[in-house]
Amino acid sequence: MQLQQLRYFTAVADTRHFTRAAEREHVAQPSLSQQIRALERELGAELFHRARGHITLTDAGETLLPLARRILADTETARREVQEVAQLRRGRLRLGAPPSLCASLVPDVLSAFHATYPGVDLIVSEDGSQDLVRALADGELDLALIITPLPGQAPALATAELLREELVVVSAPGRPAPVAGRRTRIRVEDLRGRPLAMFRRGYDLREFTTAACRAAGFEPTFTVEGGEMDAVLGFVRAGLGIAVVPSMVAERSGLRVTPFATPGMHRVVSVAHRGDVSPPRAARELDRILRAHLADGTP
Amino acid sequence: MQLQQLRYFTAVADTRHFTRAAEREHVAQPSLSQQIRALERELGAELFHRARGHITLTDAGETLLPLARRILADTETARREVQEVAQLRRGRLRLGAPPSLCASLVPDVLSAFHATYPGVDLIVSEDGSQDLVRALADGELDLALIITPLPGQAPALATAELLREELVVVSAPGRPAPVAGRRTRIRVEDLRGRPLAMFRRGYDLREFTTAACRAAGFEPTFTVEGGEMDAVLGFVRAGLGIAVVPSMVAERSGLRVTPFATPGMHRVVSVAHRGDVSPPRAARELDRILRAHLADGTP
DNA sequence: AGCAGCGATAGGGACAGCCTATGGAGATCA
DNA sequence: TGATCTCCATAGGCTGTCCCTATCGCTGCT
Repeated sequence: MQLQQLRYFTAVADTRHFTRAAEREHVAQPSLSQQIRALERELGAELFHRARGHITLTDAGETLLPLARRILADTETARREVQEVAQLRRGRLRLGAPPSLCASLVPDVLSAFHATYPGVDLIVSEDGSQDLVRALADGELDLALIITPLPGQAPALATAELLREELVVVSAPGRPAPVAGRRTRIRVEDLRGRPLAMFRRGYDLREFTTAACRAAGFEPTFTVEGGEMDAVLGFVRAGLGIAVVPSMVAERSGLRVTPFATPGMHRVVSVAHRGDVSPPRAARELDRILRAHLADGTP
Repeated sequence: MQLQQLRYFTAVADTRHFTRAAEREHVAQPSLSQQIRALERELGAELFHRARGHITLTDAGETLLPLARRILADTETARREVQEVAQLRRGRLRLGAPPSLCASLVPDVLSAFHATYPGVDLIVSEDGSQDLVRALADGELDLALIITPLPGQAPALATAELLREELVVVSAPGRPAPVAGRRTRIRVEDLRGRPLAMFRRGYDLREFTTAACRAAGFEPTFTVEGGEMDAVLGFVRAGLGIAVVPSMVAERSGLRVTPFATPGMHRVVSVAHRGDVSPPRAARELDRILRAHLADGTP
């Protein structure tokens, strides 16, 4: 049994005419007759009463017709659905990103992606890089933005550097600046003993900041800790302390921004996906939009 | 898109292995790879992530899989259903017959048919020959038993003589015999003035009997008329009159049977179906059983 | 009787699908 | 590190199948 044969069969059933059915199917009449014969032979039953000028379905033909129609309709559906998914008219994209990026880069990029591919469902997992890496490896995510380098060895991931993010100190505008005198830049050592508003455990920024302080020989001082990005910015705004955040976040916070002294503080954001399989088209497309967005917004 | 390709596709999806899928489908591995490639090319989307030793479905593949399974299942269903209908394991047979035959021959034959083909639904239309002929031509019946010759010209029917039925007179056992003296046979003329129990209009027997009386030069006398076969036999049993019925019916009625004098009264029963199309297999099979039953029961 | 319409049949050509042989990239192990 | 194995992709040849044109046979109409 072949789909072509079912198509010919329904054409004859519709037109009640071999010649006209052949025309409809853009095939010579003998070819169509032959295929119908082949189908009948395979099924072991005549499908049509071949009376002169009066082709009608046999019992077997009547039985086959609805199933043939359904099968053909399903093939059309299959073709369409696959192409819709392939062309990103439908689908799903599971993106992981650390909270700091979810508060800055991610919304803009996802907005652009959604404008281009409104049929694709977007699912964002906001988590620390290590958890994101695990989720990627477990197939729970299609793509993740992570902070590199990772402490341990990544389990079969493909990562590509995306951007170098500058870290800055934010403080409340009405309060004394975090550095005295004419200086407009801060050093890590200046954080010693300064009250910091700190993110909850799991934030890459928390690990990064404490690691930097320890490298400078002291343990950072927290006045309040445990909140998400917005909460920490709120703490700073309320004068509870200062905080180290990416410049991208700092710029849109409305807080006083103090960059670090040369060479500054940086962290590298990379795009990661499973290394053993190529990511879904939606993921590749998001990656493209990400890079376009960065190339466009930062020159 | 071809059914074979969908089969190969599901085989790979099931086994997550091209080589093993090829074995399962009894085909060389390159042939299967080629067909998958062809399917992917036609759909414009990769269906599998081809990672070493780790074949997984892409989004497009995940989308296609359930539809492919359904299509393949439908083809199997189609194959099975058509063959069941063709082999009379299922189906429908619409038989028309005049009431006199429905009271005698038809139940036995349908019983035999049903014993052989229990899956075939039997639908009986009990009606006069002329109505049956019309129903046949309109495609409402597959097969009909009719009394021949028909008065008018049959509209494109194929008829084949089935049996010659002898007509006899039935009367109530406790009543005087319809013929006096030593005679055991009756003539049509003897019906003149005799009270007859007569069938409702539409019965072939009614037309046949009145026609015979008229041919003998008199109009028959009805004491009661209008019932079906059983009712008429009941009237006779109750002594309301005598009746002309086929011998086959008379024999099982328990009434006194008086045959007609030589050459007797006969009518011819034929099997009819549409002449422009061959009847369904169920109808041909019933015809066979009919003839077998008659050859078996009357020697 | 002749003609037109329609489906079946015959015969030949092109192409598709299948085969075997082989290539090439990882994984495994000595 | 090199040898081997596994597994999928590619190449080339062959066969079967599908489609084509030409034609036949039958039926119904003029």
